[in-house]
Amino acid sequence: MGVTIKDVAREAGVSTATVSRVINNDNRITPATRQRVLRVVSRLNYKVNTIARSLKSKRSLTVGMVVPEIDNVFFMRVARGVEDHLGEKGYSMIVVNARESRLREEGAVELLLEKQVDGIIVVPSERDGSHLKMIHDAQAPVVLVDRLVEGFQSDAVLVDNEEATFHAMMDLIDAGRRNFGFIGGFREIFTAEERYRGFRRAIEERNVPLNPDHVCFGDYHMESGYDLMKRLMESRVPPETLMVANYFMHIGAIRYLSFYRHRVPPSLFIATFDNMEFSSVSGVPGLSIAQPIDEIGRQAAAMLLRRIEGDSSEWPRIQRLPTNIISHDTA
Amino acid sequence: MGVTIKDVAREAGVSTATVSRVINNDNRITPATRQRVLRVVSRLNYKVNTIARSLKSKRSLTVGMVVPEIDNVFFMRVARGVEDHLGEKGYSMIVVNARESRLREEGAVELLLEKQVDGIIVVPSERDGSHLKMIHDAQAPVVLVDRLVEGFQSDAVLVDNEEATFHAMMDLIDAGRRNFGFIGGFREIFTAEERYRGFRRAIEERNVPLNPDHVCFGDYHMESGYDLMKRLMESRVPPETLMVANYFMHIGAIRYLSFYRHRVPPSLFIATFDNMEFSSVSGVPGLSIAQPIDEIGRQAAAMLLRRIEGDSSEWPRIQRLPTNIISHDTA
DNA sequence: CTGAAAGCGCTTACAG
DNA sequence: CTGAAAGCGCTTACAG
Repeated sequence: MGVTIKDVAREAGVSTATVSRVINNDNRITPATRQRVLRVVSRLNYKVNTIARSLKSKRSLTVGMVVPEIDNVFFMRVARGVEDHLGEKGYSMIVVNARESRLREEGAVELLLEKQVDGIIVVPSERDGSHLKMIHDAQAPVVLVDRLVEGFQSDAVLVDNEEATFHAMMDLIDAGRRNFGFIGGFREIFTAEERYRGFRRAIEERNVPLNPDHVCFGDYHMESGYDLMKRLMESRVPPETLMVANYFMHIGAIRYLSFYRHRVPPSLFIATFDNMEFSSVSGVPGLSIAQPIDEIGRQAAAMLLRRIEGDSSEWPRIQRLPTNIISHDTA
Repeated sequence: MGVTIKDVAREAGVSTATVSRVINNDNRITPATRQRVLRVVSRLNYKVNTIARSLKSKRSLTVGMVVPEIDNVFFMRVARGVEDHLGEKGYSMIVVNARESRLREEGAVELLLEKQVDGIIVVPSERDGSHLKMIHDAQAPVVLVDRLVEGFQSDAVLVDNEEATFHAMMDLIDAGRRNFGFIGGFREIFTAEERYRGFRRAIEERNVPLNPDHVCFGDYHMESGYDLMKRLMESRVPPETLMVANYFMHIGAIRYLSFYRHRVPPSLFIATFDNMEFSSVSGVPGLSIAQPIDEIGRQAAAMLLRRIEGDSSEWPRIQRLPTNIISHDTA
């Protein structure tokens, strides 16, 4: 590459210390010298080497983020929120894809630690989080997002999945809806379990009948949403009020509907967790329990930066953000 | 943080040079010393500081990627391809969001350069790319993805949008389809222009009549796909064979269909660029011109690493990957 | 096969 | 206000 602080110093006839001070906006520098140095900086097109800077300052101004899937809109929306906030504060972000494996998640964290990131945001891939302890060992701040984890204490930002689902269900029940069905995620997934509990609790609270065959679990991906929707819709008495536990299973369900609309009971109503592009295109009435996705990311970033800056109050702090209900009518 | 190569050296009774050689798998080290060092490494839980390593070795083993939107599935699929390949080769990736602005793209590149990335992959936000020259100035390899740019020469990986669209159109025309419509992207967007040209060329080649009101342009986002679809479907004689120029506009179009299915001519057929989750749920017959999205990412990464490793043959190399046609029937 | 030593490009007490 | 100098944690010729 090339031009270093030394070159600038020589050209400007000052010491490297002075150049360093100028580029770091140290205020006890004569306007005159500052001008001179800056001119040379731009003439030589000098760019600071942040690697060298980090080695000295022990701060990389970089934050790591580990996600279970990198091409998942939900996680990337969170990442956008994170990046927005970090960008405002002069930090940047390394994203690593754990590909839904605890082992790769561990490798990702190790990599980030070796890269000397100042802190780590992780959306855990699996329920167990004991491997995350190495982040604490490295004394690096960490914030969990979307999911909590067993065997590992940490700050976290997420929503109250159980309460949100519970309240949506109560409203539906109290509005007179019956014949419920549930398309959930594997209960090993933290949010899937919470959402299922909310569903269940409302059913029990109001003592509403529930056909056990109408409760089924998939893997949070589109295909299983399709398959389970198919199974439910093709059962002898299909459910009429469906709670679908996440966005991707919901789009799988919509996909089924788009092919087999004639099989669908006219009274069908679909409630779903998450509200994104496709949440409203099912063509059947429904509602979405919307998470403040961007805000989750921003809050996680904000909390992490506070920890990085040394704030250690109220640890661990679990922040539950509010959801809200969006209803989808059809034309 | 803590334990450095010095601590390991002291504990193991060797020099730091030896420790360095062990952790870098230098082969001229006695198995005995190697063992001893390794034991101390794991006992002290030593982790290499890659910042220090990079400063010395002048290689960060990190690649930067600049995308126009970070929560865009298409770009993130490309990113997944990139990351997959990089991961295999021991590299990691910093993703920066240019938020569709040339200015922020420039800032992103500058940031990456300051972070001493070994190379940069950019999906350009805008048509002009003169600001990218600073990558060449910094002697860093760069690969463009998905779009070419004016005023900047570079390796690139993309598909032949014009040819792909042209051939799909020719097939449709030759299969007897008529009454065409086109929902395109702003022609300032590289791919939008190419796709429009392919459409146009087929129409002219076969001398097929085309109602100019049936050709319209939006911004590649869902909302404009919805709006344009609405406009077309509500025109006096709606088109019956539609070419939609990208995925997001297509989902906007599908959205319109899901609300106003009764307005849709029964003979409607929709061809679209890209094939992702939702490309097949329109409920009307159609086809997708599928780009090998992951492969685009992998190839871009591979080309970049080759350049990083010093291969400078056939520069600039524009690699056009093949597309293929997927047809969507309805049930 | 191993070590002493220089140096990567910065920052920052410490002096003055 | 500015500079000389040490040092961040590594790697790597150069010796031996």
